[in-house]
Parts: sequence; structure tokens; C-alpha cells
Amino acid sequence: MCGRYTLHTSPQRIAELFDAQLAVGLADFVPRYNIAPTTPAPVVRMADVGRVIELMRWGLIPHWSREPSTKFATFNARSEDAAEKASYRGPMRYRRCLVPVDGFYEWRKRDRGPKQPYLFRMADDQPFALAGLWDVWQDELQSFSVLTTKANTLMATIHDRMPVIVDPADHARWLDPGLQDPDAVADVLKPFPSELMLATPVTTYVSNARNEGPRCIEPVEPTIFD
DNA sequence: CCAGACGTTGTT
DNA sequence: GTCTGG
DNA sequence: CCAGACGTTGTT
DNA sequence: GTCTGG
Repeated sequence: MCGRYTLHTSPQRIAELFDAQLAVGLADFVPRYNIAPTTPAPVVRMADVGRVIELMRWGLIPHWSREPSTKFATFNARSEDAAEKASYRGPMRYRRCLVPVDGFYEWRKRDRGPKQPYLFRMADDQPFALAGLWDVWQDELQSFSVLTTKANTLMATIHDRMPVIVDPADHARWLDPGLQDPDAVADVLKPFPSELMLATPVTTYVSNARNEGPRCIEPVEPTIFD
């Protein structure tokens, strides 16, 4: 699963990498090391003019919701059955997006002490894309969810689920609003190869969602209890 | 048909 | 809006 | 995801 | 134990 991540690469570099236009205000997006559910984050989606990067709230609020509330856990969606779920059926067909990140966190429960956070990133330390779904509520609030899949062998040491990481070669197809049959993009939703990723135990400073800054990704030595 | 939910994960 | 349960 | 709160009334 | 806020 995926409930916290980083995006400290500059918006200009992200726009370049994803071949997308930055929405107004996004050029000033400050480096983030602790993006949490219910908070805004940059998302890449197709618009009439092509790919755009906009701020959306993490935690998908369906357009039919009475309240823009976080009543249910919609910051992740199971890729295996999202196309059949009431909340994701529409988004899976018409509103797929990419979530730019340069790493994400997972926590492992220990026998004693607080949970140990791990930072997962690419071995080459480059930014990458998570598969996302988005929606609009009351023509004013855009929000998104991150798809999950089976853990690869690296992640399986901590969890049996992981976020879907979209291979750059699949970006265009995933975003294509012309593909309205979930089967046409189902092959994109697979576990990313472990050998291209790294995991590092980091300080529990990141565990509090109010904490920010480079200190969040500070490595720590694994302990006997890890 | 209508009413009521609409979600995920880990842990027990 | 759309799915599930009764 | 984790951390932190978890309640009501009347009065100011 | 379970919900809300970040």
C-alpha cells in the first residue's frame, strides 16, 4: 500500500520528465518530503490541451458525494477490482492519472518500539510515476487515489501490497482518455521490478505527518529489532 | 424493485 | 452515479 | 500511512 | 477500539 511519499524534484523538472504543462501556481510548488492523505499534491492528467500538472487532494472524493469528507479510505484503490467498484468505475474508464513521486514510505511493525519507516525509491534515484485515479467534486475540488497491487519481492519483506508504478513506456497509454475499456490498460497494473528499486530504513521523524523537510529521508541503521 | 452503501490495510 | 443486499 | 483525539450544555 | 486530521 502507499500512504506517504516524497516529491522534492523541482516542478520544472517534473514537467519536463512527464512532458506536461504546469497549472498556474504549480511552478512555486515547494519540495515535499512527507506528503500525506487529505493534503494537496501535483497530479498529471490529460486535458484538451494535452498533459497538465495540477494540485489535487489525496483521497478521492467521488463526484456524487454529499460531503467532501474523508469518510472512507480512498487514498488507495485495489487495482485488481477497481473497475468494478462504485467509487472507481468511472475514474478507471475516464479519469486515470499519474502521480509524480521520487520515493514513498512503508512502515514495519516491530516487536518493541515505534513502527520502523522505510523509504522506497528507484535505484537511480530518479522520479517516477504512481498509477492514479481522479475525480471532481462540485466543479471545485479535484482529488485522487493511488492504485495498489501485489508486492514485489523487495516490498514483500514489509507488506503484501505496493503502489502501482507505471513504466515510462506505459505513461501515454495509461493517460489516454480514448481508452475507455479497463482491459485495454490492465497490463499496466503490475508489480514493478524489485531490482530497479532500493529500500532504506529512515528516521521515525517522518512518522508524524506534521513533520516536513529533508530530515524525513535521513537514513538510520537497522536495529536488532528491525 | 428500493434502500443503503460507496474503502483499504493490518491485526486479532 | 452505480453497485450490492434484501 | 501515523498521531492524536475520543463530549455536552449553557454561558461569555 | 475507532474516528479524524495531516
